[in-house]
Amino acid sequence: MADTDHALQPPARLRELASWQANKVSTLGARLTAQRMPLSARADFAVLAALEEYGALSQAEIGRRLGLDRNDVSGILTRLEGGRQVDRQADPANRRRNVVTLTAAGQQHLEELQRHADAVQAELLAGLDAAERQQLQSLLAKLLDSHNPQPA
Amino acid sequence: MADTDHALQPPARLRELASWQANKVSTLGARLTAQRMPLSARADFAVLAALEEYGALSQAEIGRRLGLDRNDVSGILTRLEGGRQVDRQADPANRRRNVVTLTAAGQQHLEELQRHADAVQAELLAGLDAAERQQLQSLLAKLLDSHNPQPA
DNA sequence: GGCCAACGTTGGTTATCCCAACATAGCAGC
DNA sequence: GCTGCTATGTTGGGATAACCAACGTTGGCC
Repeated sequence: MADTDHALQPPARLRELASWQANKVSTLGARLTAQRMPLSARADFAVLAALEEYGALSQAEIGRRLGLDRNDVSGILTRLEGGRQVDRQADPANRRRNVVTLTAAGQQHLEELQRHADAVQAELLAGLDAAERQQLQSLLAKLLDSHNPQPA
Repeated sequence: MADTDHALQPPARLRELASWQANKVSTLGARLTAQRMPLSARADFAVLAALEEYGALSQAEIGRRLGLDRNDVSGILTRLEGGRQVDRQADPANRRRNVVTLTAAGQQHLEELQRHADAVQAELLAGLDAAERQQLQSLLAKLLDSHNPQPA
């Protein structure tokens, strides 16, 4: 009912804040995601996707590409390594670093997670038409690019 | 340097996900906010703003308007009540409910938090021009409106 | 009066983001 | 070669938000 829809509106001071709006969209995305897979799989997906696109990476570089704290990267890789989805080895050329690579099982899991991600995206953006989706994502990308990620 | 800027790009599979983009924008907003005030003040701001705009509200209604879990609302109000920024009393008409009202100190704190929020917003959106900001917020609002908040 | 729903509280978990400190390794400058 | 600095990864932790379950009280309906 229109009346009840209106009654539940947040205050204008919040509606005008892009950070609040983005947070709510993010929370919606998380809620839709949780219906399909454990929430921790989002971090897994990010790491697996980076390895697929860029090939072997150091942990530090994974962190820089994904905007993640390096000890969070360490924990994510421990989990993925335990599930045989990545392999990590000390870099012989520079023993401060680990080289992380995607395994075949990891690639398969990435494809499965991508299907979930696509379903979430479709449901999340269902209220926008194709041009609006394109425009929203383009503006979000522009905003993010204007704040370059800092190395961890 | 352009070369290093390009090198730090996240993978395409992430860049295409609006929920990932929204999460990153939200995290940026949090980071900028943390430079100005404790992060918990964001929740305070939301509650104070709702009370200012809609007058006395029950805890349940605060939760519905802000998309918050009702035991999180309880905790936030405990903190605000302790700081004398809100007042809460059992509703004589329906003793299942508390009626929550904004105090003068709460109104003052709201104004102070609004100044911080404005500064964060300006910095967050600095990379977009006025038309782009308007458009981004309009699209985010449309997306959010298409997913009506569920009562807690 | 029994049942169901609403409201608020208490007690908790999970995930993300962030900070600090430490050990090891690599490199440049002297 | 020694020193100082930076890079990398790990261990250990805290803060915040979002979420879940159970309980007690209250109100309304049949």
